[in-house]
Amino acid sequence: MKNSMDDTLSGSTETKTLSAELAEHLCERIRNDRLAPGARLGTESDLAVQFGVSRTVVREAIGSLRGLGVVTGRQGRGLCVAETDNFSSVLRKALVPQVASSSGLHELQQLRAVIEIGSIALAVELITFEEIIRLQTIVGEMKRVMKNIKTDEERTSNAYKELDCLFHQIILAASHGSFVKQFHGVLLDYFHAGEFYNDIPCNKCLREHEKIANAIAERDVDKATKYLTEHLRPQLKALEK
Amino acid sequence: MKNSMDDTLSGSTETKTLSAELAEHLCERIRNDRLAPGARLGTESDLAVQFGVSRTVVREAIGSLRGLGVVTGRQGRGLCVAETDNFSSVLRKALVPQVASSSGLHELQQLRAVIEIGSIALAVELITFEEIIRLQTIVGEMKRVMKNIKTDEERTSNAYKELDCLFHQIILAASHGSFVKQFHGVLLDYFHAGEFYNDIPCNKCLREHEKIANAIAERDVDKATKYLTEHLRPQLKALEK
DNA sequence: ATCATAATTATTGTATGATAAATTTGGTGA
DNA sequence: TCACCAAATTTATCATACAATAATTATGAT
Repeated sequence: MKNSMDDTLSGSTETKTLSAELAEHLCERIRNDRLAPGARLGTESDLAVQFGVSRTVVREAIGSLRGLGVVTGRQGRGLCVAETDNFSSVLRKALVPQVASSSGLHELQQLRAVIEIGSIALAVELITFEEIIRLQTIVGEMKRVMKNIKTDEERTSNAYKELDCLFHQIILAASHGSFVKQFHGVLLDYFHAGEFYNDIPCNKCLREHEKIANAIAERDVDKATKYLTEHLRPQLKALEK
Repeated sequence: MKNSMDDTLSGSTETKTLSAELAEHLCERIRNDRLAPGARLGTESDLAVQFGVSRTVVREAIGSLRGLGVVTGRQGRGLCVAETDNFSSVLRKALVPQVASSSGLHELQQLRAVIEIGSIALAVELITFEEIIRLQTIVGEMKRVMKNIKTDEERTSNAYKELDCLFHQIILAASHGSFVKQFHGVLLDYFHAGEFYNDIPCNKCLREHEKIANAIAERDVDKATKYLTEHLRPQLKALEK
């Protein structure tokens, strides 16, 4: 416990607030000391005296880190490093300001497309027979839905979008990276909820989905990559001007 | 202003704390109302009376959102939706618990590889001549550094790692997606700082870099994708068992 | 002695009030 | 109109108190 703990937080830039500085400091400590999830961080009062600030400041810093999914604390227990679950909810919040602007939305779309294209090789390799069947079932459903497009525009469009999301999610899930999958899930969520990009149900898209599904079924990495890249081309493209 | 503002936050689950609930609520409001960065959110006192809680709770909620880069506030001004810059620092913090476990580190590596592979097509298309020159310069530097590997193991390894990061960063930068680039930057940072994966300076890696750089210089998307995928193969691979 | 239960303590969650510092706003004079 | 000063806002921090909940200890029965 001889940790030279008279850090008065006067180390670095003075511009920021005490709480922000403390949050930064605690984050660095966790990172440098390689504190694993579950590791104790002492109590709020401890930290308050250690850093020579009031408990208010400590609580604000901790609140910030709590929001970031870095620490948790329960009454009577004290503080500890948070588990790595529910990263999704953190990311979902952190992206909120991004989706306000059209350029931000485009950036997210681009990231989503990049992640899916980057995963396709692995997905083709690891995908199971069941998942292949599901992909083809979805394509079949899409065809069926497309027929009703004139009679019930609205619902058809929603159903199609739903299927579209499911299609891409299955591909990502097949790549067996829980983090990659979570990440993609959040992005797809925004993609689905917001009206920012309408992959309008059209025969062209349908054919593309079909070709992708078939390429995956044949476990042909090159073809799958090629067709997927084509399919995601409009989202991948850099922001013009 | 007829916003039916007697939200007493008693809407949903009662398990969470008031501050967490309020943070969630505010986040949703920003998202649903499409509030752009810079939009005013009123003062802490306003929110306190609106939601029927003390200013303490409001400050804690705001502190959390501030940490997530969703809102900012300055003395005398009030609160507003945050700008979308410095997303990097948010992500950097949010990933801290992830890097504590080896599985988490692997997941991050995987995500990084996925992003780079997903970006390579775009990068090849958009990369400038200057950037191509820089890539080739880096490969040349790597060759030079490799010769000293026996005389000064430690420093050689660091220099090589530095060059390796730079190499990959240039590729990402060429894809012209600021979000994608920022994202990759943070991941590469962890990749670089942590000792979790040593791309040991070896002739095999060097050749791979060279082949990638040449393929990019020739603007051959397929070859570049192929060589890059090979190069990142060990990091891309799913966690065994 | 052991185990279940009650009492106590530790710790976070919330509230209130006060002061300091930074920013905006409004006014006043040249 | 412009520069400058004063007042009002508003966040940042502090101190204190109390409630709620989890952990720890003490107690008592068997």
